[in-house]
Amino acid sequence: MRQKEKVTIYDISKKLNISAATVSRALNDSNRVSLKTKELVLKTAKALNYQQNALALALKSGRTFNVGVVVPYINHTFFASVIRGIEEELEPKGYHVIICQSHEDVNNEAKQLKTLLNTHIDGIFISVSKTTEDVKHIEEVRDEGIPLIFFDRKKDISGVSSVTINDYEGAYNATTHLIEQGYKKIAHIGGDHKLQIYKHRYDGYVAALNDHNIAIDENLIMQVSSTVEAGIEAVKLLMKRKIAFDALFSASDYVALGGMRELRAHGFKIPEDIGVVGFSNEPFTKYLERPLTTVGQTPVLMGQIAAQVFLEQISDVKKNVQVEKKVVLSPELYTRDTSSKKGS
Amino acid sequence: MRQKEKVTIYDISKKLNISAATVSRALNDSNRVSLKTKELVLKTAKALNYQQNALALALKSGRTFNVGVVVPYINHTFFASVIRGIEEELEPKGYHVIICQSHEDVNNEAKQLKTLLNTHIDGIFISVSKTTEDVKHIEEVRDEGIPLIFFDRKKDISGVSSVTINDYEGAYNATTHLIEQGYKKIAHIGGDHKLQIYKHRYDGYVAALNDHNIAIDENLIMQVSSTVEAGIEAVKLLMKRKIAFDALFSASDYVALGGMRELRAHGFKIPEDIGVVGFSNEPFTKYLERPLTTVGQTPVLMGQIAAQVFLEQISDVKKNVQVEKKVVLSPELYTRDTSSKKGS
DNA sequence: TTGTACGCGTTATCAT
DNA sequence: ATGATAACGCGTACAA
Repeated sequence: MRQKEKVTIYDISKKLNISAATVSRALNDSNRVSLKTKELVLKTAKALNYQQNALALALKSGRTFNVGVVVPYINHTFFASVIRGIEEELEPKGYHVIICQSHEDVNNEAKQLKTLLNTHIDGIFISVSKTTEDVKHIEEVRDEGIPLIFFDRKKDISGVSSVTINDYEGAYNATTHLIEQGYKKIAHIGGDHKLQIYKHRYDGYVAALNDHNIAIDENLIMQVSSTVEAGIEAVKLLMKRKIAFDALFSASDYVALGGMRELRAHGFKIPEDIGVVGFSNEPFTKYLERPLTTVGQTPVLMGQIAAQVFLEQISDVKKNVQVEKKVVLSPELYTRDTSSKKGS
Repeated sequence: MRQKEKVTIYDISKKLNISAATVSRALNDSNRVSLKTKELVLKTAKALNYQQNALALALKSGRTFNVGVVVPYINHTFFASVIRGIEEELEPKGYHVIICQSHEDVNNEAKQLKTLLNTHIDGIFISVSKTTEDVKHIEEVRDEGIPLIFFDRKKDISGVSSVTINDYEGAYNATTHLIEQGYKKIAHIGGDHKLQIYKHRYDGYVAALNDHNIAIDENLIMQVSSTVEAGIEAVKLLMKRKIAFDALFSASDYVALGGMRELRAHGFKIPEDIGVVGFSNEPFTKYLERPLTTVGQTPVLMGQIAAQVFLEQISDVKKNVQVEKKVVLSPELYTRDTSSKKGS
């Protein structure tokens, strides 16, 4: 089956014996067309089922009304929710969201950015991959003059806006909560400090211990990737070190899940023997046999705000001002079963 | 900051004092250009950092090398994995994947399809929403001559290819497994039969019971949505009916998770008192305190095959043949803790 | 082998 | 208020 041939403004102009220019003006609701012809054009456009050719418009105007979002993985609830927030905010304005995955690989990330630029998107939202150290590919986007917004995982690049959450605060509150519950020796399985979010969570953890006069034990601190398997391995290693601890603050719900599994395998009861707090409030955490205490991040809101920043930015571009806006959201601790020392 | 101005084939042509046409031919490796000028063009193109304008090309050729994927939700591991499979297969061929969510809403689905058509994609992959009954919007895509491929959740529409898994077989095997483990009274919390997958899973469940001479009890069969909350509610209802059962086959891992939670709340032990089998092999199922027996679906493979079907299809279009290919994959049962009557 | 000219569908500019 | 024309960047049929 061959493509159905599209109707253009020329078809309308021929039918009405007017010029294509007039049709264009009428369709764009210009005030330089008589009301009569305007109505006529609109009517026949509808009758012929006219659809504006977005490609031609984009070629002409330079705007595609597409924006790109680059995330490590789309199947993480957190990222999916941020995307949802962006969509909610931008769809009413006529924008379409193109979603790309970096799979935590810088090369992939660079490639996706290149493809997006080539697709002539109007803006890019990005949460950088774990392996992103060199940021040349990101600066290139900025230098092209494409509005660029970091969310959650950012790099410090001048001229780029960002929307993040206060990871420090989230970690501080989570750790303090464990201390207040009576746990004394708190391990921290975090993520790679190359990502600011994990560094900040580590800092929050350390600050909370300091503020409560608890000594930091480097043997109880690890950096692993955000997977269930990594959580299992981390606890195995902790066990091998034979350094007792009675609580675990993880920078990832997945790691916490794996960690709890391994702790139970060693005969520990949660939360009686060992308290556990995760990070992200992934949906499954709420429905575990022992619901997991975790730090929630309002990802939908993050997406909405990122989108708003984008919209501001493109209006600023017109004014030839360059802004660099930094929004930081507050996290919230969800206190559930795994962190109350006396059991629940 | 204003957009950096792009270099075009005209810039190259001016620099080399040749026509733009020759540049175009050289860049497209036509054999109607001398080797010398070809090399020259390629060199200066690289020097000027020339990037082909995808928009202009698309306007001219009618092909964008973009394909659209419409799924209910991107944060379901199953759909995310299918998308991964499509990407893997299509990216090497130069295609870019645009991901859309219907949020299980037919109107949204129709809107997304319309937007995709307007973006001039080269093909569409779709897993229909739960609320999709009227398929006019899908037939419209087909009638536009855009290659269209269903995956997992399909509708019977002539001229549309599909890649699905054998849900009947998966359910039959899961139910048979429970029977062989010694469970006698097996409840089934399925999904809305408007979706073929859930109807087929129901059919497989019924067939397995029949083949083992177990009577069907309609009171033990429900249709709910695929969420943890729905699983909780469903088991609550089952309890209220006061009809004993010793196993639960759910058409969704999320429902199984909620169901188990509620069963435990009523004092039942899993799997000793009640055996449970889910469907989809979501990642979390493996790491629960009691790992969940579930039916796995090879979603990445499904995506790869769907992409291959698409590639075949576009080559067939050239030959003006219309094909309708139906691929059915086999599911696999992952036997874990929640279905062994004696405990593990 | 290379150049000229046109068209893809739209909007903006300049006339009328 | 409307029309003619150029331009966005590219590929290609036709001419040279």
